[in-house]
Amino acid sequence: MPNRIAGSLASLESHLVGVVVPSLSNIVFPEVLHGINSRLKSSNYQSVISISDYDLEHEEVLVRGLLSWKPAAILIAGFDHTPATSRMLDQCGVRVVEMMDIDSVPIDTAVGMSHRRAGYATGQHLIERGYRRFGYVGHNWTADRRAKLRYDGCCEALSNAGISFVAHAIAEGPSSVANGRAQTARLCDASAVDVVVYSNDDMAVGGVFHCLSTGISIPDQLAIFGFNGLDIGRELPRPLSTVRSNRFLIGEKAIDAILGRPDRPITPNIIDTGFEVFVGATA
Amino acid sequence: MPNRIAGSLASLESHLVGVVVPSLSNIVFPEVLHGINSRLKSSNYQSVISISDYDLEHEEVLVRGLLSWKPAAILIAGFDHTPATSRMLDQCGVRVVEMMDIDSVPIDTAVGMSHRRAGYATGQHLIERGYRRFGYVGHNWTADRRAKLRYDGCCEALSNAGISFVAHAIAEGPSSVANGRAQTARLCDASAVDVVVYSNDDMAVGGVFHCLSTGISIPDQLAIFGFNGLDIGRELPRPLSTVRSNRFLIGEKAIDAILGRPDRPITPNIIDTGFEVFVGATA
DNA sequence: CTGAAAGCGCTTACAG
DNA sequence: CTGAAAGCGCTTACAG
Repeated sequence: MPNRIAGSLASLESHLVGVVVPSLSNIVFPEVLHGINSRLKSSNYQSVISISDYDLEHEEVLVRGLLSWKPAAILIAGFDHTPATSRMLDQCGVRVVEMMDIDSVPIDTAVGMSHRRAGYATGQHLIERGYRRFGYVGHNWTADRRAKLRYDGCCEALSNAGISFVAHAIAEGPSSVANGRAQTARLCDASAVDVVVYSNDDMAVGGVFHCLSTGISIPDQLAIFGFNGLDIGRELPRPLSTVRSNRFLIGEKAIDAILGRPDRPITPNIIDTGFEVFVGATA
Repeated sequence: MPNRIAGSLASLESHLVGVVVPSLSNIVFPEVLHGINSRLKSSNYQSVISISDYDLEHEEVLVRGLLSWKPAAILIAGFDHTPATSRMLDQCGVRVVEMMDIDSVPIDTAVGMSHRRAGYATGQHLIERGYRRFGYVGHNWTADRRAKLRYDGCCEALSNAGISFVAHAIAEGPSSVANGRAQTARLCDASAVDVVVYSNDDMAVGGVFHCLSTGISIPDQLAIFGFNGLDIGRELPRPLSTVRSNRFLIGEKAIDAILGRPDRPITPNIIDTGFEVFVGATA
């Protein structure tokens, strides 16, 4: 059995790809990792996965730790980093892919979708379907900039139609089915809306469960719209109306962008993996 | 910024912990990884996660790859390995923790719960609650030995009460909400049962969705019992009756078993993280 | 084409 | 206590 530590030191190539994601509890990140792994399987590269727990200070420690292994690349979720993390990523010279989001200018390469445009598409789609009294149920944006971008995009679409959200219910913690259910209950108690736009599918499934429990008819009494296109949404009694993001594809494209390309592109490279409105039956 | 590759070669200590899990799609494995990471956070060890995709041949490649980085330990899910994998793990000398399951004799240390006993507890609990006509809805056992162990344990409990499963519906693929829903439909078409024992919560949630769609009343017309105690089950209109396994604890205990202990125990060490019947409202 | 030597960037044990 | 040297196990460039 060879010793790759010695091999890497001698050849100055570690064949390691460092990956930093905020969580594995939100199923979108395991899906991205799955895409990464499927592309890496046939290569002689190996991913080293680190979890930041949505903590940018901890992310800094993780990035420093990964860089000390001289990886071929760092794949990191999002654009939100501490100044020190950004500086390290910028100056280390290794390839850097910022994943999920293409709404900012990347250090090297971004692979993902425009969450702003997805939010806009959501608003536009629901207006076309005749909804006018919009509610929003979300989770804490400080750890999830992309949810904020979608909200902003949706507001823009509503604004173009001369309307705006009439009610909000925002959970303090992260997105979850439990938070979606609780905040839907709060929103329904406080205001009358036709349709609720959720920060993501987990929250929206919570909304569906609230309606099933309390006998609110979907979509006649309340329409529900999510984001992500998770498997669970398709299996609900009525398929969840949502926007599909292509998480597996993001992982694949991130690897394609760096494999066999040791040098950064001259100008930042942006790879759009797109999204798609899934009409479903809840809105 | 130091070079840890050179450092590891010089000190002959990599401070790496290799982790092999079959999947990240089944949320139980991310939860175990979360436990591992939470314990590793304050140490100077770093986990290197590999995904086998339920493919034992690929697992062998992964274990060989991890071992070539001279890790302090290998944490691997389950006891099912190719002979070559088992030989490598046995002879490499590094600490080895087999996770999830304690129903076999480990190479070094096992951390997990007895799935056989959990299955037995399920059968016993449902018999005590008066159920007599049992159905089973499951997924492919070849990649999930632990589901088979639970089934066997449940059969034993039924047998002790003089009964047995009257109907089975087994999906060909892995466990999922979609497969649970489809197999529940098949089973309900074919036979009349009081209660269905599911191979896990994902499958059971599919069963709940089938009942919600077709108007079958839970638990009066059909009782549903899962396994794992996932968050989603607790948020259903009626909380899912299930057995809670402690995935986060498994990850934590796996790290506790190896951190600061470079030598294997003289006799195999078994750490039982236990389980707990959650009565819920679906059975 | 083959084989011995140099060197990767650190840690460690040891001479001063 | 300090600092130069040896050595970790490979790869690579080069002498023969």
